[in-house]
Amino acid sequence: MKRRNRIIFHLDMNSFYASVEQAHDPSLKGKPIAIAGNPKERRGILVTCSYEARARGVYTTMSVWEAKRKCPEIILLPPNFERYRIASKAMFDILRSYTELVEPVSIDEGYMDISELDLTMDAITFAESIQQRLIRELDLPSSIGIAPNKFLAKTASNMKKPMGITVLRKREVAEKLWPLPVIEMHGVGESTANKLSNIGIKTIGDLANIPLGIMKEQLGKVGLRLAERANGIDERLVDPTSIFDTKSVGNSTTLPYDETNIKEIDKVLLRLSKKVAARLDSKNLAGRSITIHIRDANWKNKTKSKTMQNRLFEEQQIFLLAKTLFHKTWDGEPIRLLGVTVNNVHDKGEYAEQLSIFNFEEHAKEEPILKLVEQLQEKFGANSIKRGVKVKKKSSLESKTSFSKDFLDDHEKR
DNA sequence: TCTGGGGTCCTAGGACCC
DNA sequence: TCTGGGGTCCTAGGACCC
Repeated sequence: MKRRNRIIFHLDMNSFYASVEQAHDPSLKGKPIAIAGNPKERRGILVTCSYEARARGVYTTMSVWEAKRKCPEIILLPPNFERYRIASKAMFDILRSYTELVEPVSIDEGYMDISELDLTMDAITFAESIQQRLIRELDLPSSIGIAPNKFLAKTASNMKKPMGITVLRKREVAEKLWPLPVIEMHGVGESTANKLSNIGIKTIGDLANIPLGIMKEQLGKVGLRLAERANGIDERLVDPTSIFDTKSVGNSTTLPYDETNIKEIDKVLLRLSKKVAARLDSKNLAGRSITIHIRDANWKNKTKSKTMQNRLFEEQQIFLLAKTLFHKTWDGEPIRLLGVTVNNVHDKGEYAEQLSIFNFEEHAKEEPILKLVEQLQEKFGANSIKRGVKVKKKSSLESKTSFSKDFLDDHEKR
C-alpha cells in the first residue's frame, strides 16, 4: 500500500529576536544589532544577531566582548521575551488560519502539513503568500522549506535565508544533500561528526550508503535514524499537540564568578527554586522528580536527581530538596553554573486524579485507614503523613500501608 | 576575556518483580 | 548448587537543538 505523498512546510523565522526588535523599532533596521542575555554581564553571549551584524563577522553564541571587538558599532539589546512570545503567537495564528496541522517546535519555527488543503495554487505560490503575509502583518522575515517529510522540509528551509523558499524533493536527495559534510545534517553535532569521521564517514552521502549494521554498532538507534534521514526517509507526522506535553521545567544560571561560598550558593538555589515554582504555577503543572545541575570551573557537569512519592510544585519543597541534593553532590569545587529542574511534570488536575490512590485525605474517611492515621500522627506528628507515608488502596475494603524510603530517611536522621 | 539558558531524547546499569 | 528472562522504574550522564 503506497501512501499518498505528503506536502510538509517547515517555516523558520530569520534571526527572530533581532527581527522582532527591528519591527518594533524601525530605526534599528539596517543596523548591526544583537540580543545578548545580559549585555552588561561578564560571560554574556549573543542569543541572536541581525544579518547586518553577521555581515561583520558576528554570529549567534559569540561572547559579547568578542562581538564588540569584531564590530564596535554593534547595538546590544537585552531580550524582551514577552515581546517575542507575542510575535510568536501572532505568527502561529497566521499559520493556523490555513490549517490546524501546525506543529510549533520552538518559539520561531514550526511545521505545517498542507497535504489535504484544497489549494487553488501550487505549493510554492502558497508558501510565498504566507511569507508575504508575515511581512505585511508582522514585519517579520522567514524562510520556508517544502518537502515530502519533516526532515527534508527542515533541511530545505535552512538552505536559503533570509526570505527563502526552497523545495527539496526526495529524488533530489542524492544530488543536493549527499555532497554536504555530515555536520550540516540536523541531528549531527560535533561529537557525532567526530565519531563518524573516525569510521570514514565525511559526507551525508557516505552516511546514506554505509551498511546499517555498522551504524547500529557505532551509534545505536541514533545511528539507524541518521542513516534513514540521510536517505531522505522520515515518517514522523506533524503533531499539533506535541507542544502541550511539557516534560520538565527548570532554571539555571551561570554565576558571575566561580563560587565556593555556601551562603551565596544557597541564595542562588533559592532564587532558582522560586523561578521554577512560579513557572510551574503559571502553567498549572506539578512534577514527580527533581534534578540539580552543577557545572564546575572546567565545565564538568554533575547532576543529581530524586523521584518523590508526592507531586512537587511548592517553592519551599523544591528549595529544600535542591539544597539536600546539592550537599550530597558538591565536593567543594568552585561552581560555574547551578540549575534546578522539576521533571516528570503533568497537569496539576490530571495529577491529582492519577495520584488520588495515594492521596491520604480522600481515603482517610475509610475506617481502617483512619485508625492507622491516628497511630502514625501520634508517633511521628501531624505532618508526617503528608510527607512520606504512602497509602495504597487495593480494593474498597482491603488496604495496605508502607513507608516510603524518603520518610524513613528523614526519621533516621533524628 | 572563551563558551547562556531553555529544553528533548537516548543509553546503560542496578533494583525489583513476576 | 552454576543462577533464565522479561518488564519497569530510577539515576547519571551525554548529545543535540534553538
